[in-house]
Amino acid sequence: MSKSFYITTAIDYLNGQPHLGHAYEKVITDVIARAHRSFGESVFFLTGTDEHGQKVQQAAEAEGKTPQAYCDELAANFQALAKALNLSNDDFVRTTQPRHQAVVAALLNKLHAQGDIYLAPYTGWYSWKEETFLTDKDRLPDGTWDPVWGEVKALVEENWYFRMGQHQQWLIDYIVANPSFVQPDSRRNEVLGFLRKEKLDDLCISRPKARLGWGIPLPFAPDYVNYVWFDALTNYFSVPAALGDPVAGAVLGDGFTPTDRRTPAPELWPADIHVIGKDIVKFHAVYWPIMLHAAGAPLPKQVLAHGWWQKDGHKMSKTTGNVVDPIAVIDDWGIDAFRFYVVRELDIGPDGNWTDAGFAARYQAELANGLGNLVNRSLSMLQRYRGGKLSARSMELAPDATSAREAVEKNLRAHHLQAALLDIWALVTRANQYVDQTAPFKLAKDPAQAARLDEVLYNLAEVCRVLAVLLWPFIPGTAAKIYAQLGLTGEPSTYADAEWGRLAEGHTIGAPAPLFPRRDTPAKG
RNA sequence: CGCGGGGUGGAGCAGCCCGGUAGCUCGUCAGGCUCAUAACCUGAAGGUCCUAGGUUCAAAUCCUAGCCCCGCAACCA
Repeated sequence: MSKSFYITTAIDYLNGQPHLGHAYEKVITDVIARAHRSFGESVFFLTGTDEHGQKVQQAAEAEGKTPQAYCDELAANFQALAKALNLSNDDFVRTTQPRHQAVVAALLNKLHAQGDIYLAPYTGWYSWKEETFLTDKDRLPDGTWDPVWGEVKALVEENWYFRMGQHQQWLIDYIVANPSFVQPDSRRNEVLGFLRKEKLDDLCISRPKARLGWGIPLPFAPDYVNYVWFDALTNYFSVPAALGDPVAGAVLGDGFTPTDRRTPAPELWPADIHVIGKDIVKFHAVYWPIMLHAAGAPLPKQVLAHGWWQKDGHKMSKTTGNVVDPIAVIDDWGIDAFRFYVVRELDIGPDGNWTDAGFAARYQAELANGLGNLVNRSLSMLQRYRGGKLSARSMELAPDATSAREAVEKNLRAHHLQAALLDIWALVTRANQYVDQTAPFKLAKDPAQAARLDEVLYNLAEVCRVLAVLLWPFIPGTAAKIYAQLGLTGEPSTYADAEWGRLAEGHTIGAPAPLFPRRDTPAKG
């Protein structure tokens, strides 16, 4: 067995319901994962939830629940989202799972034994009411504390620190030497700028249990729990380790026993891509590589940061109510319309703008009138004129299909998902032009043109088949429908099948049906 | 001097990294077709590619300065 292509999303913090940002990140990750599967690679796609910390504990208390019960309910929503998005994830990690906690403990133990973790006093301003430390940035302009904090007093607290600062120059050198480690380049520049300008402090990784109970206990200091990023970031590593990954296992040493071993154990580490939002670039491009470097683990090959969505040109906010509920959109328009829109509208990197009118326009123009109508008219003519049976073969559209196939593959490998969709739609347009130019509906009226009609119908059916293969990473449900309407068994999930000419002479297709019904009532809002 | 993103025909975007006919969707106008989900195809009008300099044979694309808009620092990807 050889190493799999291992790709992850960020894990979602359980302090609210899933929203568009969560859904977007998962969809683009799924498209990349499916693309690599389609190329014939073994792929492991991980997503999950981040469940520890003060906010979860407080939210659970506010609802009168145990933190675990609270997390179980919310995590179920995120798992339901993954299903609704038709994700091809191979696992779903929750940081409250014992298999994850065991790896976090093992990693902390190793770093502690090496002397990379030390105890030191922390002095700060503490709000007893909100049970949190404040910094000078939390002060009001006049220097006083906002009354919401209640009584604020200086407090000294011992905590555990991870020796991060000493690796600053190493990390700068690493990022300079590996330009693809942080992508896109604008984010890479941001990280380098930060690293060169600011001094990197050691990272506080603990909270006293007396103050925060909801976390993974430090194995060498049971009065403390691990705090925040150390726990969360480790999920990418803990799942491979728990499943028996040999590289991860070697890092943790002989004392570690995988608690969720699969047979055969998948070979996952190092991860190929961490897909994340632009807000957490620093944690993934600074903290995480230093943690791994200190532990002697290979680094992930790439941190790929995407932008944020706005709604109608404004920041989405629960308070103003201009939010997009992905589940509601999926219920209304279907999962493939949702997947298509977010990938087509926004390339990975920049910020995007969701508009309901834009969604409806793309649905109508590109999915219904473009792709859907092409497949429907093509298969309807074959059904009507030839009883659904292919009576010839032809290479006429092969050059167009081949150049599309090559362009799409190139863009998929570079994670240019939006560009890949444009390539696919160029083929859709070409095929619609072909119908007009060859006019099979006229050929059908002239018995002398029967052979020509057979050729044209073959080209149309075959281009639909190729399109199904190219579309599969993006809109797998629709791709499968096209295959089914073509009377093909199996899934269009193998990129090599996009080669021209796989439909056999004599093959009989199934019944055509609209893929994306027109919606003549414009969406409100 | 906090950090970042953006300013391309009426609207929304791609192109910028690797300079060389300004492309896509919608909208408008005219024509064609009738297989198809009143879908499809063709053509036209419409752009000082924010501004000013610079580099170059050549700049939307590279460099410099400036103007404007928007995010982040506050539950959120």
